[in-house]
Amino acid sequence: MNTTTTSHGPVDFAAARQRAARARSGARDMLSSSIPEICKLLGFPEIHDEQELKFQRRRVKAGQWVYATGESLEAVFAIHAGTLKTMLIDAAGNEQILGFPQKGDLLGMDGVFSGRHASQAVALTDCELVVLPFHDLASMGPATMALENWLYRATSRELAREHALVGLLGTLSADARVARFLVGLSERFAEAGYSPKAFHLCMTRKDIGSYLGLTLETASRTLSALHSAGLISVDQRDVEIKDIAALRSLQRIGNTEHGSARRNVIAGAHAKVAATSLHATPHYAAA
Amino acid sequence: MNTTTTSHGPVDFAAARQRAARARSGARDMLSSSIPEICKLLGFPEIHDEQELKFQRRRVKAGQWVYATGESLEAVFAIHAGTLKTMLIDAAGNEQILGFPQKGDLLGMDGVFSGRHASQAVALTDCELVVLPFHDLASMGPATMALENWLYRATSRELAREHALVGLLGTLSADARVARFLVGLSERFAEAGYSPKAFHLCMTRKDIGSYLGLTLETASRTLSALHSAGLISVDQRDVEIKDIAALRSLQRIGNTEHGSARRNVIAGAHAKVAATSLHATPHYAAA
DNA sequence: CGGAATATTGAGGGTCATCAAATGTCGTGG
DNA sequence: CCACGACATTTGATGACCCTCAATATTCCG
Repeated sequence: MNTTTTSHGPVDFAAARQRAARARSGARDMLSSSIPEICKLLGFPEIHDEQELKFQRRRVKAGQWVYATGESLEAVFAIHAGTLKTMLIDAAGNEQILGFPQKGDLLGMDGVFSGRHASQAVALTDCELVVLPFHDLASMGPATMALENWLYRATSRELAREHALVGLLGTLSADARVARFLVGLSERFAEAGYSPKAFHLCMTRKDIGSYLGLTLETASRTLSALHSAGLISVDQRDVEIKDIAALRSLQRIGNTEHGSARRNVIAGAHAKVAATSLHATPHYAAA
Repeated sequence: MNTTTTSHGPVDFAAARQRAARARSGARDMLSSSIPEICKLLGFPEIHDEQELKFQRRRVKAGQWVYATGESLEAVFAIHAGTLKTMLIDAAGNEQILGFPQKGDLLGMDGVFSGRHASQAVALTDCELVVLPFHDLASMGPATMALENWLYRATSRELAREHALVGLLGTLSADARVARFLVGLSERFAEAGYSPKAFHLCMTRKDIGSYLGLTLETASRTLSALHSAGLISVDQRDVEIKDIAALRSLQRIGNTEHGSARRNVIAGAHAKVAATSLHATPHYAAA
């Protein structure tokens, strides 16, 4: 069923992972971060720190949680390496994935108001987090006060991002959601200095589905469909993006469009696969 | 009650500035708020203000907008009276409603990071907003610095609320979404000192649908279904809640449950209407 | 009164959830 | 090393739920 996984673009995922591992271990001794380093990591303007304060790092192994809902908020975290997932767990035990924060993201700000964590954070890969003790920050000096201010501003950025997610869940079709997910991931990897074309999904289909408001089956099916359409190549969790432009055009097509409009997008962008467009539904052959 | 309908005329900035000028010059009408008043309004701990600073208010008529996406962020707003809607507008002109902020809510914090408004805010009723000039706040004195800090913390609260909305859109059935919407509205009205049992919807079915990730027809149908089921009474925009317990139980039933499970909830809570449960789909008669 | 916006209700079809089964992957222990 | 079980993924069949299109009713306002 699947076309050959990595035949077209010679992408060596194993090698990529090894490089990533070396990069991580190379930073093994850097168990603290200065304020300028943190600013660079989080995308803030540089703050000069005369005291040259250092913040500790915390390592979290894949599968471990960083904090759980309701826990007293002792600190927030700047992600220095690795990928996490944040989620809500309702009374029935159902998970709702809120996001997959990565390097350069801020973790835990949603609990600042109440003083207790409002969500749950679990490491999907081994992670390295910079611990920012929220209570003490304002009292440590002028540089930390400025940092605190920027942490707050970053919360505003998170809020804007969350708005985008709401828009995504509210109006887009399954194909558009998955396309947006992939494009977003690609951009995030590019920002973090990794390849935007080929990467490893460190989350399960279930997680992807929950994040996008879909079932795991639909997430899987849609990835397969994008594969057959030639826009991406998927083998388990390894993804290679083959046609980012087509993915981008898919992002905006909501399910409020006329029935098969979004199939036309695929067919138009990739005429060669028009006969078997998304989801192998050859209702018609686009001439 | 009131709600002069949304006549989406262009904003009269000149008039707004005139009103603001009046507020500055003469404090004889109730057009300003002290810091302790603002704290009480927003649910913050009281801040003592030796300078007894006053912040001007701004009146916005139903249908006018407060700010639009991309505008430079001059101030944020604390809602003193009235109801607004905040929304995103995508490239195709489609609206995505983000929320219906009311008395006690904070407006505009999503633009703080970038310095430009990330969304759009429109008054649904005549509103009275306290203008909090964000740039100058830190420099006006110790009390305003404390206030700024709490404004930031409130952003964290908004973030947590947004998370809840994501959960809502991701997994719940149309019935559950509308039920949650009504319960939330009821609680908000109770907090604001109004009746939690009977209230007026100041937004259209289209707005409700957009907010909940549904079409306006589905929103209308679901309200009608809740009416026939006896959980509420609806007449156009006037709503009376008749069985808040049943509504609460509906909130948690996602569309991931077995096909007709949520109908059982209705039937169970209101046996008398079991034969014609929600959406008049009498597939079976609950024993 | 009449036109525009809003709301209700109906019919029909598409998308995606559900149920089900097979395959692939990985860690553990025989 | 391979067998085994737990889990993740893929794929198929079915139909419920909700979106789309359409017509009508109601309200609001000039």
